[in-house]
Amino acid sequence: MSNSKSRKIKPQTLRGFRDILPDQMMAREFLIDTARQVYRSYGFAPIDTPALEYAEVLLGKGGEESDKQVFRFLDQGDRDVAMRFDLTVPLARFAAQHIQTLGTPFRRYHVGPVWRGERPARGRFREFVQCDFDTIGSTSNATDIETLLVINDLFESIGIERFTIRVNNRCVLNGLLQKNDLQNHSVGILRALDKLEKIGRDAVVSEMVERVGVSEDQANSVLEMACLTGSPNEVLSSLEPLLAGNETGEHGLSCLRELFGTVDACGLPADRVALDVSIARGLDYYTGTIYETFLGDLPQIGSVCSGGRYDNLAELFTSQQLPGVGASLGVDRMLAAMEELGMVEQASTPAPVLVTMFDGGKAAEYQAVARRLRLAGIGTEVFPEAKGIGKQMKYANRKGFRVAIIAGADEFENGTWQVKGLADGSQEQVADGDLQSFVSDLLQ
RNA sequence: GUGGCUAUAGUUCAGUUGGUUAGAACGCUGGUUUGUGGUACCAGAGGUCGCCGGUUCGAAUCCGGUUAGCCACCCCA
Repeated sequence: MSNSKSRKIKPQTLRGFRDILPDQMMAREFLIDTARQVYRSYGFAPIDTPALEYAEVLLGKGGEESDKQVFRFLDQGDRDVAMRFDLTVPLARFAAQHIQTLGTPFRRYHVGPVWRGERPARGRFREFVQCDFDTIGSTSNATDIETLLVINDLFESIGIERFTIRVNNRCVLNGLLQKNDLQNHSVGILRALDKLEKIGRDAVVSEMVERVGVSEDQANSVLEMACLTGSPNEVLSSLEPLLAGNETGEHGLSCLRELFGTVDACGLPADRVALDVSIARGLDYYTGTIYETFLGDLPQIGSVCSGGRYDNLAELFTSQQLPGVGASLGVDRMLAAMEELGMVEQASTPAPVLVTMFDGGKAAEYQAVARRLRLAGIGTEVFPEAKGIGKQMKYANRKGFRVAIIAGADEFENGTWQVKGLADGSQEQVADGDLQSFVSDLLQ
């Protein structure tokens, strides 16, 4: 071992990778637990896949840009391997490999870290957690609608009161493009359109003209339709004549009509789900419904849950047609938002009760009483040292314990416990037999 | 990957035109005669000023490189 004078290794994490401290990790676990509960309530089942895949499985799926961001190396057996950069491509491989066993429709959720070697920025890291759910093997619009309902329930369960799910359908966009003879420029136009909110209408028009190479008239007519505002039904009605006779566009419209009809029938608040013809999502593989979720109190942080429908997830792995629809909760971005909204408790302890060690000779009794409380379902920590009771109370306060239990010679003599509520300073002497129920009531 | 900004204690920051032992607040540890936290008072620990090199009698301060972080672009969660 090195002595104290030797040069120490500098404790540091890799660029874009970070440690997560308890306060933040507890919020993160809450978020993920909530997502799990909601996904499971709809019948989505958990899966996992390896962090490392053959490079050929992962590469070439998201264009040149994302290939550059993949962490890739030769393993000890000289295999060309790569770390997954999302959960969707591994799902494609997984589905192609196992769909015969699983059958369709197959609903799965998947929570796990992914890695991208891109330049870190605010809310953007080289290692981050995705929390995906998808339904594979059904083209029914019912699964699109259910995806929307899952997103809604997810944010309600997290405790967000004001949020909007913006919905669009690529078929509507593609219909508009076809009617304007622009289908060959769809990728560039959709990408430009996606920036509407951020850079403004004029900038989008000039990007379409300069970078995509369409005429100014064409660009303007796309934007005219993309900028329609009003209630979903109003927008749908305005779109109808613009898409008349175009099969793709009309299909998109009817899917959206059904979706908003279900939103009504399910009694979601009127402003909860919006139809926004301008959202396109950058990813090329979406082919139908598209979702983005914005927080009412923090819209500028961007979409915290996005997704959509894709026609053929696994075409690179199998000739079996596997359509799907799903979305992904942005755990890290959501966490950043929750911090800004004051939803992350500081200095919180996972256990609400602290048993102080007043008399070091009674350590066994303290452990025994803590165990009784735990068996009653009450998280309980025992202070490990018989320090001054003031110190222990200070610790209890700092860590956010809600109840402290204190017992010294007097209490042991008459078989009682001092139970103190940290919030209001109230303290009561409780008989040994009543302890569990008393503490449990106090924590209600 | 491109452009710009930044780097001093655990955290947020001061630090004069380069000049002795680098400061504050908060946090942390201990104490204010050892059975009670949030407030007050006292004390302590903690920094080779991101790292490497250069200029200089002398560098936290000026210059170069490097690493890391922030902002914008690109892309996305």
